[in-house]
Amino acid sequence: MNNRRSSPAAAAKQPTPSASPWRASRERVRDRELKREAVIRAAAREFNRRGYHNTSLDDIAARLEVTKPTVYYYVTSKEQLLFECFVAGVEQIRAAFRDVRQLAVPARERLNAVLRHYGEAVASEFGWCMVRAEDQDLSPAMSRHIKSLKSEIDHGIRRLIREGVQDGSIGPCDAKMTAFALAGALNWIAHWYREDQSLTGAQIAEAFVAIFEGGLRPRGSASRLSARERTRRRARGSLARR
Amino acid sequence: MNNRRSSPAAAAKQPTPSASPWRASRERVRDRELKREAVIRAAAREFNRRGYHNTSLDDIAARLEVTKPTVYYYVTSKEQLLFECFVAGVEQIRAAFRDVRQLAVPARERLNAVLRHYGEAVASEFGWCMVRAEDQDLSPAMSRHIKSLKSEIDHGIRRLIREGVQDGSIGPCDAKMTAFALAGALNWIAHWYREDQSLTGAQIAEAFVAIFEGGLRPRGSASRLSARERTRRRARGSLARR
DNA sequence: AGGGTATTTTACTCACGGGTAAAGAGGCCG
DNA sequence: CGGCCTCTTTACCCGTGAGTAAAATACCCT
Repeated sequence: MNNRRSSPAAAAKQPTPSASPWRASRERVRDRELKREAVIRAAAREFNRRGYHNTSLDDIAARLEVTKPTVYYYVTSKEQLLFECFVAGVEQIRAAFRDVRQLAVPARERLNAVLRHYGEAVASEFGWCMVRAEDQDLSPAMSRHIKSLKSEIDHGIRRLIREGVQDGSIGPCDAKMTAFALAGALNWIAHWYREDQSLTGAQIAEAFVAIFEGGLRPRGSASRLSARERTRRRARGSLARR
Repeated sequence: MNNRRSSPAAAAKQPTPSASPWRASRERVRDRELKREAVIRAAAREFNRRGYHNTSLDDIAARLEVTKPTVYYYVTSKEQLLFECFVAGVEQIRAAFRDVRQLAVPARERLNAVLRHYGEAVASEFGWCMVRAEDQDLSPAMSRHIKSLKSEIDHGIRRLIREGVQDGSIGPCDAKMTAFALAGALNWIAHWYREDQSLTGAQIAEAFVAIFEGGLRPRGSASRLSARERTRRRARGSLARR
């Protein structure tokens, strides 16, 4: 019961012993911020593991080896905690859009870069909060805020698609539907990534992009098998029935 | 307070007045089943609207204009309610797999047929329960059951993809990743369909299949614009900056 | 050294909602 | 008619978990 502190935050406290008198208070502020972030990350991880409603603030506090009111010292409500996790995840994606805006490459490549970061974000600890959290769990105000952020990203993707179609790097397609399909495939990572971490988020995004770009229909080499051959292989449960 | 019954179930009661003495009890059983289904559908709709945890059994009961214990007369727990909704949704997809097994067409077309039904199922009232319900909300036994059903579907899709690659109707690809991408895109429908019902589930699936099949890279006509042209259009935030 | 501030704890409150016991209401059948 | 089975209600119980008040501790600065 009394294996208290002696832990990370305390250890990282005296960087320069002989510092200005103001140093301490600055350290203090920085410390507070770090702790606040730790709270949010812990919440994200716990939400990710057990879902929002199955995670109590006591759980989160326990995970940090503190008590519930300590958590409330850093955030005002559980709802806000979820909100912050959401924003943390989304921010990664928004950053990707900003970065990519500089690049002087065809829109398809800019899109790919965004999607790679998107995949990383969804596979991150904040992925669950971004993707699986229900807006019904938040106050109308926060819910609206989140919806607008999501919408911003959606429209960002659509725009890149449209630009790609215009500059010829993407074949003609319905931007809205294509954006939904892309985002869906990537968002879904948050549902299965916990179970299967054999690839990083970026690698998964890469693989998905390859699938989307190439398309499933056999390319160029006009379908190695003839149409006749194709149907012969079937015609009533033949191979691979196991 | 007493605008009670006089409603659908009661109305549909005397089909053939002059029936066998046993008829009544059979009617009774049928009635009970209908009511049970109504309970499950109501639950699905409510879960869909407000999420599992934000829906109380009182809500569901109220929606049916009965009281909570009545609901408990038909199901044993809230958990079971969620489970049944899930199964109801998944069953549609399993049926699609069964149907399609008969068809003597290339695997790609069988896959498409499955995906169309898949999209319908996800856009149905049970879509939310299938896709967004968290297995942490269920007992380990039910959770395992659900996981196995999900896995069955996943592997069904993978198999169709592999068969497609073999019979040449699908270009070479990683079956697992492709299945994830397809399922993800379709599952995601459950997240946005509520807001935008301009298309049916089947139409969305159709559109997605077209995107996946064709691929985003410009086809055949070797990219209408030259590579030079492509980059010229960019090179620092030109058009469509709004 | 000691007042003051920042942080964390102990010890609560309280509403909500899942679940149940037991009493009615509505027939069906003898 | 009167007992019996089916279905529904009223009236509860009780655990859980969000959120808080107020005391305690740690830490800084003069």
